[in-house]
Amino acid sequence: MNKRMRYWLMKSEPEDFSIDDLERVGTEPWNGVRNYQARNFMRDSMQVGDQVFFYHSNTKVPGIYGIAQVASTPYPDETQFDTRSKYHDPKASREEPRWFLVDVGFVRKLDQPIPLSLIREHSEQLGEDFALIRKGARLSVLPVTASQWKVLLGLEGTSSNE
DNA sequence: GCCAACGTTGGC
DNA sequence: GCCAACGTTGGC
Repeated sequence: MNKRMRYWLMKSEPEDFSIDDLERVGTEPWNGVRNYQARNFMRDSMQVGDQVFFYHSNTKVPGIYGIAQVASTPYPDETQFDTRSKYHDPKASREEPRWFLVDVGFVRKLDQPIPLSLIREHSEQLGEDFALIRKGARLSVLPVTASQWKVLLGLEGTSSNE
């Protein structure tokens, strides 16, 4: 029953929650995702142990800053029920939750972050349809193929340009 | 079911 | 801070 390992990329604004925060807490529920496609990946496709690129968005140097892993099976996002949360969803109920998440566990920080600019330079190897670099793509949780994972990991420590 | 208006994401 | 691209909402 050993299912093939899957790979993902998950974005977070470091002001909000960074790889350093994840290192500190160890494991964190990936709450606040309010996009159906992203939710579906977590709810329907993620398996405990899947490897995750931890991506910092909306920051000076956007890019991959660390590795995490899926640390739980999917379950409802508590913040959707919390009227005081900015993630509260009035249309969600405990009987019929709308938003699901997984716990994400810290694996390691990268020695050198892999900036988006460097990732773009390798778009040919990664494929034009890679959701991270596809034009206008804003998905915050997206699948990474095994070969893309390898290419991206290979960029660790590569210096973009001096 | 169309689509304009609005809100959000996220790079720059 | 700007704004392009996209998703969602709601009137009709």
